[in-house]
Amino acid sequence: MDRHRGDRSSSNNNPDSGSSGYNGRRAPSRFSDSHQRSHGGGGGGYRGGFSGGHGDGAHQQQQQRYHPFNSPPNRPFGGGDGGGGRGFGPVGGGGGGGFSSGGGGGGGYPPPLAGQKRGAPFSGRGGSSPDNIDGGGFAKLFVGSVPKTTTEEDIRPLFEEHGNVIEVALIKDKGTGQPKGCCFIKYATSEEADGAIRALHNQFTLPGSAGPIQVRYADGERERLGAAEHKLFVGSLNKQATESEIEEIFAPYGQVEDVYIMRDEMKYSRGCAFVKYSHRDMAAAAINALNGIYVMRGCEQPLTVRFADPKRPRGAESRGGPSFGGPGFGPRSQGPSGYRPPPNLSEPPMGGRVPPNEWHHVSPKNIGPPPQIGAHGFDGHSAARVGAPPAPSPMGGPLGVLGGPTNSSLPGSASLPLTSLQQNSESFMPQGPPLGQQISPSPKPVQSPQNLLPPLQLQPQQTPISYSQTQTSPALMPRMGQGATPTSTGQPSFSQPPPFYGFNGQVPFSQPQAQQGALSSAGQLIPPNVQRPSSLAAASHQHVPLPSQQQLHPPTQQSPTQLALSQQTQALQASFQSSQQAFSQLQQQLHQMQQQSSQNPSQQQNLQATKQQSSWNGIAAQGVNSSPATAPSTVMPSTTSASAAPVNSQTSAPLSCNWTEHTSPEGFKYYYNSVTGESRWEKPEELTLFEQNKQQPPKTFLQQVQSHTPSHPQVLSSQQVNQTPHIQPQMQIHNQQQLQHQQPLLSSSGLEASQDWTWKNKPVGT
DNA sequence: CGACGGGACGC
DNA sequence: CGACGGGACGC
Repeated sequence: MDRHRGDRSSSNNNPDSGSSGYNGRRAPSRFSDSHQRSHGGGGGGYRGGFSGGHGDGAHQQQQQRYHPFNSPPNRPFGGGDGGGGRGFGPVGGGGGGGFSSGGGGGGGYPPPLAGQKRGAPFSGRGGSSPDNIDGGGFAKLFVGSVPKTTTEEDIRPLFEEHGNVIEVALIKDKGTGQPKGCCFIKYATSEEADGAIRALHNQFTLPGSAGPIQVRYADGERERLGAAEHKLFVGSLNKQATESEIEEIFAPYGQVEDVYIMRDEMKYSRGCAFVKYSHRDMAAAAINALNGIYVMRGCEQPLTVRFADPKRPRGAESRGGPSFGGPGFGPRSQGPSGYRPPPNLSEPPMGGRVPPNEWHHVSPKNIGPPPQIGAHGFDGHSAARVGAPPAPSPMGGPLGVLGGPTNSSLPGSASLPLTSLQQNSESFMPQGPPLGQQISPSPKPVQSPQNLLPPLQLQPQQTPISYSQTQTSPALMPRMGQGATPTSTGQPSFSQPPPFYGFNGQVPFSQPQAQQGALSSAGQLIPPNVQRPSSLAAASHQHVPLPSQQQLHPPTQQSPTQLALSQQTQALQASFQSSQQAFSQLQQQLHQMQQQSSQNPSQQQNLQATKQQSSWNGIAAQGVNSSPATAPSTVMPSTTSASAAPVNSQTSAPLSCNWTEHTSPEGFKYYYNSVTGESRWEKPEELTLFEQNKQQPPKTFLQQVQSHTPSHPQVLSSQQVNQTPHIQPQMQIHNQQQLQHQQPLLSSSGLEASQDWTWKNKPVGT
């Protein structure tokens, strides 16, 4: 697991890590502002800052910055530069800020209150806050090296250039009333704060100061924001569950950055945990898909999944919003109907306080009307996303995908290959329960110690929702998950394994293709950082969630351009995720098949490894270096030998390649290595070879899968790029449908296999 | 029905 | 190199 890597890992300048992340980050060349700071700030600073403006023309940016100073304090922050300079280019330079909001926001936010100096706690900010809102609803920066003579009017304009400043607090000694030489600046979003840090830290010297201002998050702010942002509270966990197991459950919805199980003094699990994702959308998708639905093995209740309360509820933020205290929390039940748009959301612009609330609203399980998309521009997004997706039953059908994706996620997942299983099982074998039981117990325990935890699974009932109607069959997943002790929950329905699986190697092409299509497209578009292979790949097993609508249509608000970009990006991400999920399903199938063919445990593991790789690779495009943790070679007994070989060896023609081609928002192609995280503008040889290789006719299922992905990337990518987000969903749908229809097969025997699979999975990835 | 760790922003 | 003010939700 890669816990901790996310944000923090990103280095210094990028506070933004999580969110804006990708732009700047992996880009090969990111501009460095080193030169700017080079001058050694010292005295008088060249910046001369605002005072004289003499600065050197060389530093354009700087000049802009100090403009404000020159001008009277109030000068509405002009926006000046903002936009231009920093484009959101993925790469480039400015990248830094990320287009997500902040910077870009530049243009975006209305400078409503420019003149207003204090007072308004919330200035307008309207549009600027896309989804940030992080945690407390604002992001507080500490600013040091502020001369005692500095006034708010002096400092506010500087920060307003990077976002709406909600508040400027010059700190004075309580006793003496003397300025302490520092202040706090609040922005509504972490993106704005990130941009300000990047642009101002060590970059300006206020008049009368000996050195440049120091701009960083206030103590505890990072943690606070981080927590709020993408963190979920998960209750009703099996107390035996490990972090890995929990991660697997959540991985299908996005990159899981951290899993923290709450333990008592004795280190025993308290049955609840915190799961952090790299992006909020992922968290929202997980809520929709799992809350109240997914039942871990050995548990009687479904998981409770909701956005975590901010760690430090008190303090400032609590009041701002309904925060948790409100309605939402009721533990379980939640209003089903719940979805109501939070008050705040409704009013985009200023809303009452910050929109921090997103989470609360969220809680309700699947409720939510399908928000259609972007419609909500502003804050709505948050609410919309979360709540919206699910509408399960009603949605059914194709819509389900879009509208009710969430559901789909659960059962919906079935749409993929799994579906077929279900169908089989249902139609053919009504026996449900028995099998389930059988399955789990026998094989697995043996296999790995890991087993301590049973695989989690969905229970059918729980998911009453609906997935059923749509094509997807609910049962599938559960079955798989079920491993041992199926009975308890007892849903007979799916428990049974499909009578026959038949897969012997042949898999309909269609599936692979379809999926791949999705994958490939996704892969390209998706931003590099979106995910890491490891966790995701590993995770997919149990239920494969489809991407939720939410993801598809993120409502983030920003300047038009940004908006478009962001939407695309999100859409892409979503598609990517979905594709991954789909992929995982395929893998599962494969797995089953393989197992059937050979019921060798050892092989299975290999298989898993293979799968994971493949899946991951698939996304990326088959990785060369794939490091098959486990030996891939043996893989696929029945399937075809062929596949196996390729997987491992990449000697001449790599079957897999970790490099994938992507298109930056600007339209430039770049290459990203999913394994190493490396990105480059030039096309890596491995990829070239890989592509050549793929040209070959597909022999086995695996091969097909693998091959496809890479094969038509360009086409897809271009389409996606051009197309609007909306389109994407459709595409996905089609794919899914195809899959479902076409795939009748699958192996029934697979049940066992699947279980094994479940058990085993985790470790491999690692 | 359970609510917050470890490591951690830079010079 | 400085670290939290002022004013303030809405049941």
